[in-house]
Amino acid sequence: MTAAAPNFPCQTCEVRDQAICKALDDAELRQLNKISTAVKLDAGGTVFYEGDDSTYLFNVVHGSLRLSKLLPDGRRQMTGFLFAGDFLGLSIGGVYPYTAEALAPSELCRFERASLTRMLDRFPKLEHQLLSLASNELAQAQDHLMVLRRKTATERVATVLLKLVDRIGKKVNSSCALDLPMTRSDLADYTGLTTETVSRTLSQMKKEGLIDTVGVRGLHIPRIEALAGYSGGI
Amino acid sequence: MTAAAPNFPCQTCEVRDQAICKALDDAELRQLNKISTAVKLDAGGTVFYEGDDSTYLFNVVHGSLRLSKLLPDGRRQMTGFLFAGDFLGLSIGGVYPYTAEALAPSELCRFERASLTRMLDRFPKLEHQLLSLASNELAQAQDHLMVLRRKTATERVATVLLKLVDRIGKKVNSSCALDLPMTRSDLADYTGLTTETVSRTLSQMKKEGLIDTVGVRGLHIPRIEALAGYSGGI
DNA sequence: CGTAACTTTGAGTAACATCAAGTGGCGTGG
DNA sequence: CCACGCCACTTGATGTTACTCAAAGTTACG
Repeated sequence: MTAAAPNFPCQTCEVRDQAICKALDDAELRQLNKISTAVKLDAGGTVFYEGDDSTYLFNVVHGSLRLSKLLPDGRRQMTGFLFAGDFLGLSIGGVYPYTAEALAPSELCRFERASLTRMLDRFPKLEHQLLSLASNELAQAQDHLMVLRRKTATERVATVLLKLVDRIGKKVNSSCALDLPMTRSDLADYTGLTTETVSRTLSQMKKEGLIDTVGVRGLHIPRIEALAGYSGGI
Repeated sequence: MTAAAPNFPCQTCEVRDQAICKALDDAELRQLNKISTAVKLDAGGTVFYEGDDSTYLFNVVHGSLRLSKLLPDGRRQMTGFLFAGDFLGLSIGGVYPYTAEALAPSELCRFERASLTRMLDRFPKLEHQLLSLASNELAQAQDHLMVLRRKTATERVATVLLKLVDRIGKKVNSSCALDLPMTRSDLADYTGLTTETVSRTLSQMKKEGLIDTVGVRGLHIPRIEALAGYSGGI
């Protein structure tokens, strides 16, 4: 937070080496810094709604978000969870294709679309980076398709747990501690199941010794490979 | 196929104004032409397999493709159908994330990845175009998520039919003729149903006067809005 | 400490899958 | 030209998974 001289906020950012910024050197980062604004959100806060004009793009600096879409009749499908380092806001036809909300208190780095577009012209590396991010997001969405339709309830829950372990788990050898930032209902909307089925599935996994619960949000996975054996691959 | 002078193949391409090429003017297109190769495929032919090194990128000039992924145990999920003007080959980690096969005799325009990347550096417009294509593909994948998990069998089938009408239907006012390039089994893999359920659903729709069949592959939809009413939105 | 939101558990059911015939179209070879 | 066989498709009977509805148990928080 030192104001003057050669230092500037982006330089000390905790996701400096994960987010799109990693494509840039310090001098370039300084330029990017000028067009970015820090945004803080409480748990449950909305970043933007599906259908809003996509005026801004964001980087997740800290915390966790959920992305979801609604059918006209109110049915909800989550399309993803986002954590530190993730990018969001790519749009189609100028509007956001999903709603983004904070699951926990979060901090985002906000760019005005127009300004960022100008940056893209100046730093092609940044556009390359964005393209590869988009490709990645696409691959994730397609993997998720598999989860949603070609897997049983147990496989779906195992799959999402493994994904969360990767992003926010604290691994020790092959065991892992996990602090879920989302509700059972979020997990249900993500896996395409109901809260009841998610709950039943977790209970069953607990009974079989695949997982241990610590309160409602805490999770301990004694042997990750064992859980992976139930995930049906991918 | 005139070799010399101001003419060149790309100029007369049937998808000149739909594919990524539309970002380029004639002079630039001439450059792109130099790195592109025409590829013809028979029905059932494979463009590439999931996991192959992604050496090439493609534009669909003519025909129809199906994209699919496999789970380790052999379960298959289609991630999309592609038609004239569509782009394919964006990869993650250097390998194709899905298998692409021709449903009908098709013609593709092939670019070597390395050459295309060099073109991207020279024509930023092209990279913009690619990014927006990727965003689009992403949005489609996310829409498909909704179809797969939050919809009933009837809604799923109605949704895919409407999508096909948009891409390859011959509309006359609010009625439409459709020549399906894919089998029931492809539709099943795409909607996450079984062939039997797809077949039953189509029979039911026929009984209710929502559709008419002309042989097995031919379809006539007397009132598109009526079908749309069964699609559950999106 | 009480209320509201979330979670778990149970019983019954609906929707779709699975298994099993049977039909129809099309190309091949006699 | 017809018979045969193959493949895709259709239809029916049965089975299973996860949903729905209902209620009780927990947790978070004012």
